This record gives sequence, C-alpha cells and structure tokens, in this order.
Amino acid sequence: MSGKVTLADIAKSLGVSKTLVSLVINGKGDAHGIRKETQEKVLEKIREMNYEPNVLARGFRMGITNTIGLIVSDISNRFYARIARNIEDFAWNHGYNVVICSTDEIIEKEKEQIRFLKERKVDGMIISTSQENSSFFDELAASGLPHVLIDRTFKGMKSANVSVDNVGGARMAARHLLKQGIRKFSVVAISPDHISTINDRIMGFEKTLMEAGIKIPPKWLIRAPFDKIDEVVRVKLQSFYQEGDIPEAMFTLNNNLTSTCLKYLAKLSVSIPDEVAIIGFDDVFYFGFTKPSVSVIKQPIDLISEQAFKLLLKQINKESIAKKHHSVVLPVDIIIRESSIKPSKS
Amino acid sequence: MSGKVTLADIAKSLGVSKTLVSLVINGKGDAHGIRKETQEKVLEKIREMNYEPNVLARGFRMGITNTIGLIVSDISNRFYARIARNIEDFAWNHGYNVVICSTDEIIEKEKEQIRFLKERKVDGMIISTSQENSSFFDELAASGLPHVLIDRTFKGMKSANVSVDNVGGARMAARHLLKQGIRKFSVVAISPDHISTINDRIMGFEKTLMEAGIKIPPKWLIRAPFDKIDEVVRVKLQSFYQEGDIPEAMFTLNNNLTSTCLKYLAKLSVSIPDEVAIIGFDDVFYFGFTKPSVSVIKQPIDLISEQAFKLLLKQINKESIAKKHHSVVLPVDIIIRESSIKPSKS
DNA sequence: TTTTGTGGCTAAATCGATTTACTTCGCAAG
DNA sequence: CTTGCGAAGTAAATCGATTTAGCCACAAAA
Repeated sequence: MSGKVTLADIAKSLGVSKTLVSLVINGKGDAHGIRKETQEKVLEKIREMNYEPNVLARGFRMGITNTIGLIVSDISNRFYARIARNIEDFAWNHGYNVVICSTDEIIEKEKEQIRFLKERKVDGMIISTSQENSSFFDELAASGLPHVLIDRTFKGMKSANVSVDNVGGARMAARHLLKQGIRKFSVVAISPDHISTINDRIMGFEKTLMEAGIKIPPKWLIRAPFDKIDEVVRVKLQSFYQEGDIPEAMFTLNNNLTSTCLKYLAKLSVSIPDEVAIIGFDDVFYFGFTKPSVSVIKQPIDLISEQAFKLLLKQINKESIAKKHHSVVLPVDIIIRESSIKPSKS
Repeated sequence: MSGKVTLADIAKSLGVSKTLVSLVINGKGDAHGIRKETQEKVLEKIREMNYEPNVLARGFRMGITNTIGLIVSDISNRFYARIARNIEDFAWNHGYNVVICSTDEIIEKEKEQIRFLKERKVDGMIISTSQENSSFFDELAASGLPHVLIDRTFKGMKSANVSVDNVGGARMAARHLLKQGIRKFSVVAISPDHISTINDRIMGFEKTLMEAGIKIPPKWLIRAPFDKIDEVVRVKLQSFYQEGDIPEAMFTLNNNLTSTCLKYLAKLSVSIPDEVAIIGFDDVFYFGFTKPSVSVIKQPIDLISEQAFKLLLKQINKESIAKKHHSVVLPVDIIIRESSIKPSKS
C-alpha cells in the first residue's frame, strides 16, 4: 500500500513530467511558472495516491539526511540526558532526527564515531568532546562539516562552541565556602587532565582560594578516571577518615562525583555539613530534597542546548556566524542549600 | 580529499568494471570467481585512493540505513536513559546507529514519530509505547517493519515485545510491606490508565492485599498525569497530612514518582519509615544512599535492552522468531532498604 | 517579416552504488 | 569440428528523486 508509489507514478497517471511533479512538491512551482491549476491537480493526485517521497532517494541526490549527531561521553549521565532531550526537541521542531553516540571518554572511540557519522552524511554534529586538543576539530571545520562543541571546548579553536562560565562558577563556590569560615578544602575531579571544564573549575577555585591565602594540599585534590569514580572516591574518602586529617569542605566537579561522594560520606557516617560541607558542580533533581539538600553550581542546560542547536542550524543553512557569536559562554548560578552552610564558627 | 572518490574512480583507475569493484568490496569476490590477485589489487587501490563508499547511495539502492529508532516517553528519564545507553552499545557493536525520539506520552506525537522514522527507512524500531491498544502496531507488524515493544506491551499482540514481571514485582512489594505489619496502603501511579506496566503493578499489588483482606481506599490511589507529577503529588500529600488520615505505606510506581514523593515527604517533614514506609518500582543510583535509603523493585535494564535488541536484529535479518520467544517477560528483584522497614509494631 | 521574449512544460542527465544478464576465452568431451 | 562448460569478467539497468538545459507556441517589438 504505502512506500510503493513513486514520483514517476504520479507523473504518469497525470500525463505530466516528473520534473513538474517534483517542482510542485518542493514548492518551486510558482518560481518555475507552473500554473496554479496544474499545481492543484498534482497535489490532489499526491493525496489521492497516498504518495510519500522516498527520503533515501532525495537524501542521496541532495547529499543530506536531515539527521544530526549528538556525541557525549555517556548518554545515561543526567547532564547529557537532559541536553539530549532538549536538543531532540529543537531538532524535531525543525524536521531533524538525532542520533546519539556515547564515547565513554575514549578518544579513539569518539573519533571513530565522528568518522562514522560523517560517512553517514549527517548534516551536522553537536559534540561534547573527550579529546586532548582541537586539531581533530580544526580538520573537521576545514572539511566543512557543520558542528558545534558543547560543554568542553578548546581555547582559540575554529569550531563554534558553547560552554558555561566554569571559572566563574568555581569562584562562586569558593567565595561561598570561604564566607562560611572554611579554610581546609578538597576538590574532587575526574581525570584525564585535559578536560577543559574540569580544569577551568579547578583553576577558578584555586585562584579564589589563593587570593585568600589558601592552598589545596595535593592529597586533597582527587582525580578519578571516568570509569573508576566509585572506586577511587571510596578509597580516598576512607583514607581521609581513617587518617583523621579531614577537609572542612569538598567541591565536587560534576554530578556523578557529587553523588558518589554523598554515597560514601553516608557510608562513613560523616555528617554534612557539620563535619564536612559539600558543594557540587551541576544540579540534579534530587539534590534539592536529600537530607541534607546539596548546594550546587547550576548550569543552564536549556540555554546550552538552544544555543548549540541554533549555531548548528546556521552552519547547516550556510549562514555565516559573526565571530563574536562563534564562541558562546553562558553564565551559571549558585544554589545554596543545607550541605554547605556551616554552623557558625565564631 | 575525502568523500569524493567513487566506485567508478576506482574501477577506471584500475581498468576494471564497477561490478568487479563492488563485488570485491562486499566480500562476494570469491563467490563470483574473481581471482585472488585481482581482489588484492582492488583492495590495495581502495586503500591507496582513500575510498569511502557513499552510504547514502548504497542505502538508497538497497533500501537500508543501518539505523534503528528508539522511541520512549522521555529520554531524560533515568530509566529510559539507561535503556538508551545499553541499546546504543549493542547497536554500535553491530554497525547500527540509534536515533532517539521522546513522545512525552502524547499518542499522536508517538504515531507521528513512528511514521517519520518509517519514512526515513530506519531498519527497525524499539518502542516503549504510550498508545491505548495494539492496533497501530498490528498494522506496523503487517507492514513488515521490524520492531520490538519494550516495557509497555499489550496482551496478545502480534509484535515482538520485552517486558518485566510487573505483577510479580508488585506482589513482592505488597508481601514485604504486609510482613512489616502494615495495613493502610497508598499507591502512587501515573495516568492515563491504559499503560500496561502501571496497571499490572496496581493489579498485582491490589490482589496481594486482597488476599490479606485489605483494600486500598480510592482516595489513596493517586494518579498523576505524566507532565503534572510534581503538582499532583504535592497537592495530594499535603491533603493527606492536613486531614490527618494517613497511609502507613506508599508504593510508588516509577522512579519519578518515588523521587517526587520523597521530595514532598521531606518538605512536609514526614519521617520515613516511622510515619510512612515507601517502596518504589525501578531503582535509581541514589536511592541506595539517601537517608533513609529507599526500597525498590529493581528491573533488569541490561537484560531488557539486550533481549529487545536481539529480537529486533533477528527480524531485520529475517530470521523467524519462535513463537515462544516472541514475547519475553523478565524477572524483577526486590531490594529492601531502610525506607520500608517499620519499627516493630508488636 | 524577422527577432526577441516568455509562459508553461519536458527529456534526459545525474547522484553512486548494486544487480542482472550477458560476453569472451580456453579447453575438454563427443 | 562442433558443443558444452567453467572461469573471469563486463555493460547496462536500476533504485527515485532533483536539476540542467531546452522545447514549443504564441505575442510583442523591431
């Protein structure tokens, strides 16, 4: 029944040419001086015969797929899941599909996926990269494939990119904790150490502490590989509390780290915020009503998605992007909840 | 540089036919009696000229895309995000891409998305449906498009499907709560009321209570529309605790409902499990270390994904599926944590 | 009368692979 | 001396749209 009627069938049954039918379908009838009557007839016939264009044929001819790729480290991470959802909505409203790829932060896998999607002729890609530098993307940009980097970016890169003010967010966190009278800090990050977001957050935090004359002892700067967060955090926290040398506050650099720290602090029966305050980067639904609720630097996920999609669409449609809009940095908010409000020390 | 070399270029530069090159590329060289030497030459040239086949052309000719669709109510829900991740991994290992679509439980949107993906000629689809009956899928099955329903299914439907033992899980929950000496139950569900998982869970729960001579008062059977969970739960819980007529336990039928109930019980300062016990359907990372930790019926997400993908792949490869494997029901586990262990009542 | 223009439409090429239906050659059997 | 057959290929059709390059008839201008 369906999927069998072709352009040629329509043309034949109407005694006109395929060209004409094609033009009408694509709304180019007027531009090519096809009579209104004829156009009507064609549209009527299309409805009558229940014609649906073969998207593969069209895509093949025009070299487009109406599909964009979304590449992140792990789609089941809440942060990326929400980004995905937002982007999917924008895409759907513009007639695009989204294909998702999780890289597990494996650089080779990411490259492979990008190459794969490129072969598949996706019209563009939105990428949260795990790579070490921008060279791969500079090539990608040179090859003309529309793409936008989100979340993690590189300084001075050629590709369009959307990120948040990681340095600023970290400074907010630091200033807030300092105000609580805290002097002994731990930072919990993921490795490897080329991830821009993580580095910016560490830098912003350290700088602000430095300005207050405080340094983070190396042993309190925890770095856990992406796939070993649970293990590393468990071991490190245990050692803190066994040795008795304990930070007064922890700054956890993504929602997974925050959750994992909460988990093991609970297991160790460490009371928050009395024994240790905690503030995380990236908010998650349940941080608002755990006991205690968790302070965070909140990222504007909807804005990130929106900006990224818009920048991508502009590239796809070959609109040139003004240089100042080529690299977007969005502000973050601090949300202070119970976990970082120290009982007064005075 | 890339994306420009075609089959014809290879053929020409080697002085052979396109047919030959195509056969070699697709590993049909031997079957067609092409000499090993010749095959070598072709492969060599392909590497040398950095040829990459145009996937669109191939897809167009063969009517395939190496893409599958995944349709769920909301990809940012933890349950579906994890399903998505699992399926994506299987797909990637088999050379498939996954395109995701969130329906927001809107029946018309779901149908539209399915039609859209069908037009796009995806090779198959995995669907957690929001529809009211199986008729749409019976048609889909008749049309020959490979697909598998997951999570939510319909009795006696023609399409392959993978679900969990919702009735059994709900019975486990009920039995466990009864053992705690609880007699007054509330069930928190989403509407509309044609969602099979929700109905089975309610049914299993009610049946088990019935066997113990207990009924759930209608006012304690909460049904919140998918997009109004927060509001409805807030209002209902407030009214419970204002009126003072209070259930001893709540059974929350998905992870969102569980979280939302936790949120408002916390706001109302209701202590768990002393004032009310709670057990949820579907486990989520953080239920294991909230205070109190939350009991759940845990679903085998990896198995669901694996079975669904395998069933889909078989259809795509036109292997017939034995009738007994056409409809898979997977077992669930009960995980008892603090939230449902009542202080003894004796 | 010839040229120029234009409104309305079409034939054929094209995209790049896969697939069908041969061809050609050499050699052995009849 | 023909026929048959397998080995090693090839030319051309095909998938279904888009796009290029015109065609044809008639009117207005030169």
